[in-house]
Amino acid sequence: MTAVTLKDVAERAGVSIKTVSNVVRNAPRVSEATRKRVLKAVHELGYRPNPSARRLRTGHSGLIGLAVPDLATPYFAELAQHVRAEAAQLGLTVLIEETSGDATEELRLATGVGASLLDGVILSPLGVSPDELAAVASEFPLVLLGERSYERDQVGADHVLIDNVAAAREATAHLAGLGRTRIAAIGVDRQASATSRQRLEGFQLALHEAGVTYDPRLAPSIKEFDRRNGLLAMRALAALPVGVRPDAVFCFSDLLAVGAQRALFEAGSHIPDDVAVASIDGSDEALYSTPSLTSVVPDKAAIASLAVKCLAARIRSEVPLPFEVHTAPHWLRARESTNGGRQQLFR
Amino acid sequence: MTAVTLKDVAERAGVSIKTVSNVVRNAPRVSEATRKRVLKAVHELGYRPNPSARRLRTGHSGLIGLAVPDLATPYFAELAQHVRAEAAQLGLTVLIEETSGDATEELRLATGVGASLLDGVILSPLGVSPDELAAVASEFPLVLLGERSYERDQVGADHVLIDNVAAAREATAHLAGLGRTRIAAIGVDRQASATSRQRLEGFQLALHEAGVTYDPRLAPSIKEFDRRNGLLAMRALAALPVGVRPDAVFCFSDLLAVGAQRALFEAGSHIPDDVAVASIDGSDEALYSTPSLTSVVPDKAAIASLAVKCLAARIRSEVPLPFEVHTAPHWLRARESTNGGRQQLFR
DNA sequence: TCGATTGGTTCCAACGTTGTAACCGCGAAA
DNA sequence: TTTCGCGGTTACAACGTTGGAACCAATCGA
Repeated sequence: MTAVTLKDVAERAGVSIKTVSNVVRNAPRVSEATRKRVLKAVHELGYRPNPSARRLRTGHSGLIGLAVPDLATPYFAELAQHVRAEAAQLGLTVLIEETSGDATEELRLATGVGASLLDGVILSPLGVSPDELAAVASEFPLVLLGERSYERDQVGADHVLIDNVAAAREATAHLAGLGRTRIAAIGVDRQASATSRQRLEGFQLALHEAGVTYDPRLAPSIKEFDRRNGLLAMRALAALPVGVRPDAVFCFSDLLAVGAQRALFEAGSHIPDDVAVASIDGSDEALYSTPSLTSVVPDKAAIASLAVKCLAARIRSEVPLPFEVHTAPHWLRARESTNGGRQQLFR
Repeated sequence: MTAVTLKDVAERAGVSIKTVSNVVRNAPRVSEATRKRVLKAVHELGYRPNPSARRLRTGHSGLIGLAVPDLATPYFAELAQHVRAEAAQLGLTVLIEETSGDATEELRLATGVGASLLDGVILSPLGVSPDELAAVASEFPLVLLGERSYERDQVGADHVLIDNVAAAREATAHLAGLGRTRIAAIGVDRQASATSRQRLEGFQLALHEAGVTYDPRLAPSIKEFDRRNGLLAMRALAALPVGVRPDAVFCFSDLLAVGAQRALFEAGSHIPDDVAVASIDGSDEALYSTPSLTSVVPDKAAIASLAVKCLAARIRSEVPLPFEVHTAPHWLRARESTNGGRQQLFR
């Protein structure tokens, strides 16, 4: 309540307000003697700059936003941690927001809270169209994660992503490599998000390469990328007649896979003997699941690093920078849900 | 960048800046005609109030902070969602911060970012002492979740919590009710956090009531409430000689239990026949785990609701309010990890 | 008719900060 | 001696907003 201001510090140190401001901002042209005196007063009074005033005056607050659809999704929670760590290194504070995948909320964040409180936003869009976001990105620092549904020459914002097609292809190829021929896909979503379509593409590509024909019955539509949808989808797949029923399933996210594993457990099916399971996300939850889940692990640290650095550069820059697309690496981690057995996680 | 200000709207509507301000704030004493004209201009220009300026002038920003130790912990992620939902109903925006359980970071959040950017903070402390927080709470709206290590008459801040002793007691009693006599506890932490001590107390209480003597060898110390610590602790417990080895384990968090389940899976033990497992948190991860995990479910919606309402009241109030302690309900959900069997999660 | 009241609007100052320009010594160059 | 440059400091204005007081009709009661 009783906030300490520059004025209080100035009085105590016996200098002008502006000199104190110069000291706290590490501006040049301050004698060593005054600097010491001022810092002493700052410390004694416990002065902390007021971000609102600073932002109002300079247009910069040192705050960036991270907006993800759902924090309870391990992938996003883990990503958030990496983003925080990366931002801290650049002296930036991250404020995390949750959009629930709602288009209005996503736009509000970018234009509303974002534009006048935050210096920039890293957004993982789900509901909002690229066009709308491009309009925002042209006048506010915005880096998009993942979703990129348009062509390379039409980029309207910075992007950081993994090669979704390749990732899905590797996971599916791994399943096919086990000799499985009836491979299902869980994660085709109703709204046909970019991520979902790209992963389906990689899935189909791998099937084709393995000489397996794509059976639409084995690629049911889901509503959300959560455990429940994975469970229900797998339950439906397991109820298919023998001959159609899958012997492997590629899930478009770890949560879907966890749900699928649960459905198989309930049905008394053995993983991977009856059905092998693979997914994408590489979350800790997948690692500890029983059996541990084969998953494509995106380099979250790299994604976070690229996104934060890209955003910071755009914030710093006076002139409009060309939009960039960064691709982060990923690895397939084959575990018990495809290899079988029981491994000790640590040593 | 080209932010629309009150001035722009005023010019367009042909009124003074202050009148526009009155309209957007829903202040009285504005004729219906002007109000309409102004709102039209607001809409046409896409005006959005500048939170920094507003905060600077009024001291209120409509923003509250939620600071939790670790977002990748399902319990906190789910709690965050409830807090967001509750705050939205009161017209408040929630900014989520992660403290990593670091005392300095926790204090920084409450006094630093908090005091000059946010109207108030809901904090789930882990590393910082109640005394330090009480000092902050006396001059800045602060609601604490969970931790309350001092006596009822010494409360120095608002608190929202569940009855940890009772919750631990119920879970342990449930295990004892299965006829288990060698019941272990995983979650006694090195720093002896309040939560950990209260749950240990409830655990011992239930043992006593069941006529089982407490064996310190079955209550190993851990460093963090994560999956890895649960795995390592359970692995060590399972390696104890026959006769000492536990036939049940109560974990102080779902993540610990997930780790413990993994250890039992690796060791080839059957849950619950060989070892029954129960925990506290009631996260979705526990529900979907195989076998599904018996857990004490705190009413997260109630916790969030109480915390947000309490904080909002303190923010609104001009005069210092007496500190309150709210207790939210909890329920034991017995599932496969103690009851055995295979149940279908939905219908 | 006049003063008082009321509804509606405007003017002014201030929140805490920083950019710009101005100021003031002092030593060096002319 | 004067002038210039420069390190170090200060005064002032402004960012967008809102609280308070002032202002200006118009209506009302006496």
